[in-house]
Amino acid sequence: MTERISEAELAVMEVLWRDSPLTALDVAERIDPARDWSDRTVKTMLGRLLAKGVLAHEEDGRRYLYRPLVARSDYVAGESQRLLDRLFGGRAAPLVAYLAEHHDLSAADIAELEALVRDLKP
Amino acid sequence: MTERISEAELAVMEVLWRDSPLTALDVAERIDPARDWSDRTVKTMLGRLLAKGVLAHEEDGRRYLYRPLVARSDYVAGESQRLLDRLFGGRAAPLVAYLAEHHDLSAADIAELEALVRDLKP
DNA sequence: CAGTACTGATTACGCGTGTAATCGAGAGTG
DNA sequence: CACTCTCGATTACACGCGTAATCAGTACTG
Repeated sequence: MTERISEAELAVMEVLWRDSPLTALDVAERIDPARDWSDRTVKTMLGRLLAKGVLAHEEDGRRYLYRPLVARSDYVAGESQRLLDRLFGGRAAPLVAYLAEHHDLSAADIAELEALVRDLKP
Repeated sequence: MTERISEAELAVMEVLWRDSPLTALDVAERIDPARDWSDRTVKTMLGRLLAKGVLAHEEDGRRYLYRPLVARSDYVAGESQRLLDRLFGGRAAPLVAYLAEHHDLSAADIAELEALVRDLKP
């Protein structure tokens, strides 16, 4: 049901996942400055996200306060699953193997993985 | 340098990664039937992939044979990295943790992970 | 009350994508 | 040689996205 969130829209969602509800201008102020967006652009994004049903807005005087309707974890789950399906036959283990091979994992990363695996084992 | 490969274009690349070089029609025949594409559509994809520099074609009489210029593993690496950057702060370990949490890994998966971790440890 | 300043809503516009159809040139057929 | 068949190349077209600008309504200011 929920439509896909585009790359640019994600920047807006990240702000609201971090802190909400916010007004349009508050969101605009917190957008990653590297994007160098006009307020207008942020408003467009908010409008589209509303249309997609992933944000809600409640009136606050003559402005709106926006809040996410989907949890970040749900979004992350969906996107991760898409990657798995597209590239790894839907299975997580090959992705992990791949990451292990291609990402120089730090000692801390490896320790974390080790703990994970230990917990996974019955 | 190499431009992004779109979702639909990926279907064509998958065919050529599996077996190449192939003619346009051979590719069309092997495209996932679920897509239900016309030959024309496949030709369009081949043209765009050529333009993007991810395919090469060599003449074979009056038709072309197409072959990939980028390895599947390179593509997988790029896409995986994109996901990591967008959603996991660029670090692999949190993604693995996430996968471990949300994907019921089979006993075989876990054994594989265990072996992986064992190899990772110095 | 007339003008100005904000705010959300509507519209714009070029580019990539998905999905083809059409055009043009060469190969084969009668 | 005239016609047809087959390829690749070119063109089409609607929709989503990135990036705004403009419009319209309400609140404040003098």
